[in-house]
Amino acid sequence: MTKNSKPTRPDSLNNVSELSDRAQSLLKSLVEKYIDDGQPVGSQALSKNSDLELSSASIRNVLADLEAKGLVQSPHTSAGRVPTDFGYRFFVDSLVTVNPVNKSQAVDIYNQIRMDANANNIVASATDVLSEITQLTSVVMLPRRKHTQLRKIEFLPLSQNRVLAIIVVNECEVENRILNTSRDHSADELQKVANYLNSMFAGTDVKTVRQQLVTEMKIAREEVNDFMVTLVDVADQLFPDNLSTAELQPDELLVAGKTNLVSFQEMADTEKLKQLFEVFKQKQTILEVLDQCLLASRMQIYIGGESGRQELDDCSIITTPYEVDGELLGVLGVIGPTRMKYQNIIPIVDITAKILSSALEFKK
Amino acid sequence: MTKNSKPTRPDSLNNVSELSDRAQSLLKSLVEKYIDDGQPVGSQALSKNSDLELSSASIRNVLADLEAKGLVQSPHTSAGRVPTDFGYRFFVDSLVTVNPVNKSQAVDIYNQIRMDANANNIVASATDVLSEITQLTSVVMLPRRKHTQLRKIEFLPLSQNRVLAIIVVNECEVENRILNTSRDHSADELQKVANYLNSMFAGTDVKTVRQQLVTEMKIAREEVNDFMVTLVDVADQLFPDNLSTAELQPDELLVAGKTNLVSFQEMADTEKLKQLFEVFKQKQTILEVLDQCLLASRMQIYIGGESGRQELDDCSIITTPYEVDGELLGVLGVIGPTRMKYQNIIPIVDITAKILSSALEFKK
DNA sequence: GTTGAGCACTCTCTGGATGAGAGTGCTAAG
DNA sequence: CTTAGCACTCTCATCCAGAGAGTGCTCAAC
Repeated sequence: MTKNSKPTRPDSLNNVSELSDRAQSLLKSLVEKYIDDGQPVGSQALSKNSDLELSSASIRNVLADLEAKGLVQSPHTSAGRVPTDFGYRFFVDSLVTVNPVNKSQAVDIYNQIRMDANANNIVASATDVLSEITQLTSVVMLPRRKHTQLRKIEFLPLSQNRVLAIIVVNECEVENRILNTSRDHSADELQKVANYLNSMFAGTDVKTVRQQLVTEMKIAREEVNDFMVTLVDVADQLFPDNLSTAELQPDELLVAGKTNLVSFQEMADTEKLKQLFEVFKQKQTILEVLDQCLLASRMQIYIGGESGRQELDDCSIITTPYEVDGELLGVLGVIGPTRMKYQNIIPIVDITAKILSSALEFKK
Repeated sequence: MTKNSKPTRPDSLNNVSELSDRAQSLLKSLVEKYIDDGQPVGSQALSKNSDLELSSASIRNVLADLEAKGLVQSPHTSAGRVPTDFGYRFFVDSLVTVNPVNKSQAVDIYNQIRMDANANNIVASATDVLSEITQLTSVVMLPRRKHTQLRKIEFLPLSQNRVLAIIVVNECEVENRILNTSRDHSADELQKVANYLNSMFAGTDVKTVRQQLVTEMKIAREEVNDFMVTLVDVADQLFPDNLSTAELQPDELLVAGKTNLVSFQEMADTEKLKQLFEVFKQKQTILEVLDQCLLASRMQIYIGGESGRQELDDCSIITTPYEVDGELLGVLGVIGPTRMKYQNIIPIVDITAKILSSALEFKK
């Protein structure tokens, strides 16, 4: 399991490397116990729980150290200790022993991902599966398509000036669109147009079809006839010229399992839940975080405030990119409370991304 | 706005018809005020609020009556009154003055419904719009298709034994499926099969294609060749023989805006929210309720316990069927707390169903 | 110097007591 | 029939005390 370096980090980082084995072991026990119970962990509990045979008094000394280093804190004097964001970070980077995904679970994930003629649907189903298994909220940034190769185009006349266009792009993604035409076109006319487009533009990038079409038409200017009218009519709607490639599509984000968050005690405050749901609705914040992961090209973990978004302060985000043929397509991940089972979640996110990648590849 | 008769009703129904004008007017004010504030309404508040010029003492007398008839109740001695389910029922049936949807709002709804080549997508987008406008959770039962007429079929060879099938059914609904074939088929072979299927079965109900295919093949038994192999190979997957028409598809339910429920004070209890989300996940309960509405063929309103599902006791459900060409296709509606703005929600559900119906019709 | 028992201290949480506030039902007079 | 007046009831916020949990510190033992 690969870990990652972090954007921001307390100054105390250097001190941490000096942590004694005992302190590390205790921190690990503490974090694991806290993740299990959600209750601040006291010295007595640790003395019973940890493998080290130490009295609570000795443990208290170590805990005071850990607190001084900013790895744990106590909500108040008479409560136990709770990991800080920084404590979780150290845990995830250096202490955690991940539970490897067993084979049957992996097969399970694979089987639950619904194969479909449309890549987006496959990704969407992977999102569902991930949220179902982790019982967290899962998010996916959909492929930004740089190249959309036209493969085949077909028309089907409907009633009254309406034409159904079926467009196959890339390997086998099908898109269906209804076109409103300026006048009725016969099946025959449409067939001719389809034949023309297929022969001329199969294999061309969709974005450039329009330009090439204009060029072609200048050459063949003489024959202004029904065929041309139909062609222009149809092509205008299929290949608009205002395709701005840079703009961030708001539809690029998929979210599944939002309602899973309701089960967490840290979300008992309805106001917090509401805020979080609002973040998912706005999409922008999440997209920015996912974008960072895409840039990093490998698993990223944002713990609590590390994402730099105040709304996500109590959440951790585990993301990892998925790819086809070595090309990064998008990012998939989960969002849950900072107190999540990193041991289990990290490998599940990892394997799901791999399975998704292979599913997308296989589809070809 | 049409109202509807109810499944269960308290015995006190008859008494209600004897309600004085004053009592009715006060009940109306009370329900409206409670819907606005969510606070139990006292006699003083009512005396200031209602159009009737009455002292709080007089109003107390009337309220005692209403309580005796089971229309209102007080949470405790020193709180005001709150409508009972039965009180809401009477309000909705006889007292409410609905706020008609203004034209611009209707146009707005119409514009937000995304046109698409697939009817299900249109319905899904209507669901989104409805939840967005009402700020409630909206649900839709998708069309149960009795007849699925094959219109056109087309194949596209992919790599290695995989074929993309594009099937147009009914008016213009496109479905894409990837088939795993027993061996590689050439584009030519596939074209022939497509031509054959199109010429033989265009206009036929998909469910009967298989049977007819068997019959046809018996007649043309002599020519067992590549063509036949391809045909059988492909048709087997496209038209399986185990289409049981009766079974309830779990995918028939769409839900949008679940997270809107978080905003309601009656859902402040996280446990309740969780339960409710569970109901949406199970789907079965909601589907049963929607089914009742489909049977009734017109707007149905279930208030609180009227739905007969304990999990929905604090919720009201407003549903109405949508249709194309007079044929009922499915049911659309909203679910929210019993204390919802019936005045506004009822007409919005109504108009959305109408707009959806016309959108589906127009698509043809 | 590391360990751990002992102890005073601090803080939260719970339950009971108290008083203010809101709304009621009843009575009696207009 | 209406309504002012009043005693009554119940909730809610506040306060207080005691129990419980966990800490830091000290000091003796190894």
